[in-house]
Amino acid sequence: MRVSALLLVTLRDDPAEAEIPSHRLLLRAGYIRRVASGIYAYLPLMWRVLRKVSAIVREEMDATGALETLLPQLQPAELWQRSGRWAGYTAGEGIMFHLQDRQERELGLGPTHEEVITALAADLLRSYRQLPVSLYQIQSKFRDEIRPRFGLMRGREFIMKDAYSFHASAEDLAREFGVMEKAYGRIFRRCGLQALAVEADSGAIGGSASKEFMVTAAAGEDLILRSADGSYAANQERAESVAQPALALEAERCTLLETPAQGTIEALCDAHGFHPSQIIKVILLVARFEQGRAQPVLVSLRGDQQLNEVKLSNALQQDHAQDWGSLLSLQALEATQLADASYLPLGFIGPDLGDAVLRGSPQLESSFLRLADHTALALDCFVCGANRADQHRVGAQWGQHGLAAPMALDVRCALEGDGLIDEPTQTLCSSRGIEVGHIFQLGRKYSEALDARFTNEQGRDEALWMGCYGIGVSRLAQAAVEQHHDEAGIVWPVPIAPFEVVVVIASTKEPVQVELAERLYSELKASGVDVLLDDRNERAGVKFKDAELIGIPWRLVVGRGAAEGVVELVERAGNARRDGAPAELMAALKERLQQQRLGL
RNA sequence: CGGGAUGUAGCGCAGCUUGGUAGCGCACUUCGUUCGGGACGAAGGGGCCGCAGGUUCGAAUCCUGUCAUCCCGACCA
Repeated sequence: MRVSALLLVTLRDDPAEAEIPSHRLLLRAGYIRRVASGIYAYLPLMWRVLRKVSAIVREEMDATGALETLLPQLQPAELWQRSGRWAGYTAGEGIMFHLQDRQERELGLGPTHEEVITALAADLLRSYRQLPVSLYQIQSKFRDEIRPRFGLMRGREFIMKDAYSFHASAEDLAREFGVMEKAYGRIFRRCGLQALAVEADSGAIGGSASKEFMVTAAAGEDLILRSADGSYAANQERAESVAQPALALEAERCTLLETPAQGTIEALCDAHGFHPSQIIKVILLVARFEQGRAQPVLVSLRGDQQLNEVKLSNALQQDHAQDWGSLLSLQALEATQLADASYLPLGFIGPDLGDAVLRGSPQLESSFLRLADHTALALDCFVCGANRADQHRVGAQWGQHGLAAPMALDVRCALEGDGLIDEPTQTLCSSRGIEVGHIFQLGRKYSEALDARFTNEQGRDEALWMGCYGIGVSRLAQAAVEQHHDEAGIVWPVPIAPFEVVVVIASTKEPVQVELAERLYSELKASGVDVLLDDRNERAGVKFKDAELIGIPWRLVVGRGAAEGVVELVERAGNARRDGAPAELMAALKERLQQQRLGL
């Protein structure tokens, strides 16, 4: 390909809309253009990258025995109603784009394909003899993200590889999960990414075991906690840990303390010399369930800990979905939701806040669901709000003075410095990550809902065991930029670079240079190298800057030395350069490329 | 949805406080010089100043509304 014919439009200034390096660089280097919020056009260079990533994904998926398919993006609401996800995905904070056709039939634009694939499986799979089977596809997905951001990182339309497997037993599903985990490791390694497999929350997809693959990068949206020896790594949403011990509170008996305007843990500690771990803070939320119940929730936490809403949501879903339908949302209780907000002394609330504050608020249930984190319940003696403005209690104890001990759960965020559960002497450290893949053992959630059954060896009918496995292809490509760039621009890993080599003609006015460059370009092309020829009538500096910005791994410069048969070879990563005879450099280049294509 | 900010040429920005009919850099076109690290000079093209109302003799500028985009939280590949 000749640069003169590439429609290469690079920008000298950073577009104002881009915050993180990868987003800025992809815009500046002419890889993507924003069409609407969270919706991007993949320009020719980007499409080459995406096709290379897809090719690697295909090879590895095919190697596991998975079959490629292409499922519809327009999906009938009926399928989603059968799995029970239609309401959650379309109402309120739901993320599914949905519409009506001319017959007023409801349709959704696929954010994922569990329903469609399970319905197909119910149709196609009859006998254990057909199992196991896995299907995958690579296509655009649609999610009406609450907040699209960072370019391709969180788009509303994005390219995803999703795979679904069907098994006759939980054991075989677990086996496939292991196969996929290994395949994912190879995919990310081959793409030149440093990725880490971590234990994860299963979220809206559901299911039991799940692992996320994180590309470590400062701009990552997730926090990962891991032990130094690598034996444990988990997303903070999921991570469990042993909290650092609380400082013992010395108090003979429970007394009232005047705390004027000290409504925060910090103010309380500053004014009275407490340690945050000696205080119990109370968080009020409202959990909304499918059947319309708006349940006030009161959570007690140790003052130095943070509420983990994912863990709390999961606990609520698990304990109450049976009675009240699935949990739709969990939000802070706003004073404005109460009939009389003056009863709510925010900042001075204790675990025994009376249900009376809810009185006269017909849209809410009349009593709190009271929960506490283990670390809060483990305190023998603590400071907490007195349920009256500007007053706290010191030396309070569970079970005394009406402080009934609520149900204890793990609803706190694991923190850097906490102990490892299995070996508390080891501490956890944290880093940020971009989630590029997620694999789930779904179990029978969808097969039961959609009645996807098969006949087992004993001749009995049973629901299929399912797994699902996703890779954010477009996100992965941007994550690669996030991990591989410098001041001058992108530094693509060879296996996913849009082109492997750019031959730069320093001056197109010099016939000797043009001739030699054309010869080298043809030779590289003939030997199967993805090569660009920068034949533009531009100054050499412009071509060098552009080559660096768009991140081509190798640059072969045909310039001043051309007449004497000398060219220059520069590697983008590290900027090492050497002069030499074309034949010698070409041989070295081809050899090195062979290795780099394999990710070596 | 809550909090914060911004909409002026393809991109980056100034002008707005104190109203008088739009400017700078990059990019683009033509000519000349230059030619291995985003050249220089000359000449040019391109803007319902996000949109709608209002105030005013007069609005990019003041007021009201609205839409869009970005950032911080809830969502996730």
